[in-house]
This record gives sequence, C-alpha cells and structure tokens, in this order.
Amino acid sequence: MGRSPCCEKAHTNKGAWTKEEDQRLIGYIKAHGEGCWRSLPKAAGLLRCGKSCRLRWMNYLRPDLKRGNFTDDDDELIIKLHALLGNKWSLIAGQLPGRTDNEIKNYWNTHIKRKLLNRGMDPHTHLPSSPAPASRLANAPFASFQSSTVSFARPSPSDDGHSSSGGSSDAPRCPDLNLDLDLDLSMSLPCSPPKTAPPAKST
DNA sequence: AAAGCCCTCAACCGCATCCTG
DNA sequence: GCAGGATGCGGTTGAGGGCTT
Repeated sequence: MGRSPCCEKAHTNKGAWTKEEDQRLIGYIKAHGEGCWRSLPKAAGLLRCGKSCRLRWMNYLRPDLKRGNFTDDDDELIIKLHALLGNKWSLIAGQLPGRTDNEIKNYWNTHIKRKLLNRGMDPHTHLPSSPAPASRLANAPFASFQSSTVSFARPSPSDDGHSSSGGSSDAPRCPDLNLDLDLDLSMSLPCSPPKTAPPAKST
C-alpha cells in the first residue's frame, strides 16, 4: 500500500540541523510541550518533517540527556539488557536514564560489539562464538551471568533471523519473556551498584 | 605534509504498532 | 469491527574527524 509521506518532502530541509533550527525547536517545545509532532514543524516555523523534529529533540536537545562517557557499569548493563531484550533499544534506553535508544544503538554497534568479540562472544547470541574451553568462559564476566542468572528461555535473536521489529502475527508486546524488568534487573546485576534509579522524572 | 583509511555519530527511511473516528 | 492517521522503533547510510602510512 502506498503510504503517504509523513510530510511534504518537497518543502522540508534535510541533513544536519542548524543552531537556529535547534533554538526554534527548543523554544517551541518549552512553550508548548512535546507532542503533535506532525503539526509541530509548521507551528514552530521549521521546514522540517515532524519525525525529524522528534528525533532531534529526543536524541539531542532534550535537557535531561546525559551525553558522552558510558561507564563500565553502563557497558555491562547494556550487555545484560541486550541479552535479555535483543535489539530493543528503546527498552534498553529506558533502563539507562539520560540515554537515548539511538545513542545506545550506536554505542552498541561501535564499542560493545567489538568488546564482546574480543571476549570471544557472539554479540547476537551472547554465546561463545566458537567452541570455547571452560576456562575461557570463566574469563568472560558476562558468561557467568549468562549461565547463572539468565536461565530464562529466550529464542536467540539471530536464531530465526526475522524477528525484526517484532512483526510476528498477534504476539503481545514482549512475547519472549515476562518483562518484570525493573524487578529482574535490579536483582540480577552483580557488578553494578543499586543504580536502578527510575528515569529521572523531574517535576 | 599529504593522501587514504577507519571510526564514530547524527540523521533519514521504512515498517510496525497504537489510537481515534 | 474497520480504516486511516500519528507516533515510535530499529536498521541503515552519509558526513566529519582522527589516525596511520
């Protein structure tokens, strides 16, 4: 089916945002709040698609964003969450206040993937990428997490390959596991302090 | 000092899901 | 119950910067 474009592409800017555009967007959202992304660009005087505005705000302009410097704890948490959730970046981001799904996704692809590969682990399955001796497993902190903490049955993301976007029939939102994330995570993070602070909801 | 290569991050695109009429 | 519209998510791409040769 021909999906109508989300905006009049002929009249929208694309590419990097300018300072002025940022200021307009920030000013508008401060005055009117988030929401109605489709109509926001026009109302704010921006020649941008609503999706682009939302993305810019969510990933870059939001005041509560914590940028740069992932800690080792963050790394481990992301790895564990990825083992639990797969490529559900927004869910993972939800456990890391101040971080965005895009940021985590990029960080995963650039840093953590390599980190896991260096540990001899497959970044998709979180299993040893090659038949590894037990001693090697013991060297990987996450391996112990795998075997001892994560005993839930989760079809490996790359197992079927087409788990993309969870577009499978009538499955509920998180079909793969019982997502008591808040509980499970807070009690299964051996290496991180009780940092299960809920997303900083100011006001 | 210059050229080429690699890495990182911001942004875009298309699809899936949710919500409302 | 159905259809259409809006929003959110994940994958992918391109530009810019830094590093190496």
